Amino acid sequence: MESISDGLAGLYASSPPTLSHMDMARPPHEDPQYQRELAMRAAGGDPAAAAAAAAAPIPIPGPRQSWTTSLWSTTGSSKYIRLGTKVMTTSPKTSPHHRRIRGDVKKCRKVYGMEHREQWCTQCKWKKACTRFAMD
DNA sequence: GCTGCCGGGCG
DNA sequence: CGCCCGGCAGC
Ligand SMILES: [Zn+2]
Repeated sequence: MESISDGLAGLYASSPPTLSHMDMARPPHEDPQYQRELAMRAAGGDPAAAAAAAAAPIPIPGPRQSWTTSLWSTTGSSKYIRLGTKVMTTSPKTSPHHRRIRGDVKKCRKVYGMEHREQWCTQCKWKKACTRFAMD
């Protein structure tokens, strides 16, 4: 509840002087919410807010961005190049199935609800790894 | 039981 | 390529 606001405010308030992060991870990135945000933003009204809330009772947290800090920048040792034969030490068995530990049990599905499936993130719609609440 | 996700299938 | 479900694992 306030933790988010507080955390965000604190983050912005204590924003370091020089810090730019412009790299992204591998998962796709899209924010269909922008449309929603814009739509609800355009409304700008009390009754409008209520209506918007009715349509989407979720305030929406934000896109994503967690990577604490990758410290694999220094010690830039050269990398090895692998080519030719491939490595297959382990058996050719398929993956042991799911392996992702659950961190936050609050994704588009539970947050929005089955009745608002259209509002879920694309990945969630396809029953894939959520990209909006992603928690890499 | 539900959610969340991978693997797999279809246009 | 986008779209979706079966089925499993974790809670
Ligand atoms: Zn999602």
